[in-house]
Amino acid sequence: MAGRLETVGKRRIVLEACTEPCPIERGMRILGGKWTGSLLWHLKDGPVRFNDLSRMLGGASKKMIAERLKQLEERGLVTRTVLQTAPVSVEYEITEFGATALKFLDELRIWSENLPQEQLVYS
Amino acid sequence: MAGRLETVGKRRIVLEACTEPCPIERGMRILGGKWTGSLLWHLKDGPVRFNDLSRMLGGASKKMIAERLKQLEERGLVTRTVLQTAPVSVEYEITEFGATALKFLDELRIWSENLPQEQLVYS
DNA sequence: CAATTAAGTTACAAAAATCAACCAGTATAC
DNA sequence: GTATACTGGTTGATTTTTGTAACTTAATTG
Repeated sequence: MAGRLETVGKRRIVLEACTEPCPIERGMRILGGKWTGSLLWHLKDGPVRFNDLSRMLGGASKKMIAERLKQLEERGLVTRTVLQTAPVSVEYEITEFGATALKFLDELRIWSENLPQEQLVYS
Repeated sequence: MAGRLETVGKRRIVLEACTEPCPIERGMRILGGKWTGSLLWHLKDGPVRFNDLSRMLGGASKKMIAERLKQLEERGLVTRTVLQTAPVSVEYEITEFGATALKFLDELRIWSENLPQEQLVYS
């Protein structure tokens, strides 16, 4: 899975080269986009409206939020529902499939919450 | 942790707004860079040399690999050792701290390996 | 009447990622 | 002997992503 190396004569070859994107890379391309993880995470307790997400993610622009939500919707991790209020509001909800990513996100949360002091610089 | 919302009159406010980067975002800024997860993952079984990593990650340019490794080294997830061979070779090894991220990466691997067919499009 | 809310979009600027070529010095295949 | 591959990167140009701030339309609040 991780790719094995071998030396044939003086030539080095990769035996199990990551068949293009390896599982880690493949997952990261879906969940690793900027703000993607946070968005999904903030939807874990139930539907949230666009501007509320925007408020909760303090730091992300509406543009990014809109783009990421569009992607998440396309990929079936999130659903978008227009509510007939005045003015109309839009609710985003995590799908069953989207929820399967929560376990991994929770593992990330645990890791991040236990970072040593000196790592907090990179926030 | 995920940020709570409340409506005061007609005004909506966020009670526990993500204190700037929430744990998910904080973690993603360390592990979520492109190729970062893969690099760490490929180091899980022992030290690997620069060009071998490059071969294993098929798709990432040397520039990206060099940059990501530099970052990982700065942040203490990886060590860099120059071997006095001819020509000199450089070995990268995951640190004890770096290894703490492997649990999370493994969770991602599991998730990615169980993606439904239609998700494979995004690879 | 002026301000605020809803959920975005637009145009532009800045930052990050990708690509291909190149460097040096050594060893190997032909 | 010469062309090639190997080592671990660096360089510069280009493309893609992100970020910023302003704007939209229609309705409500004070």
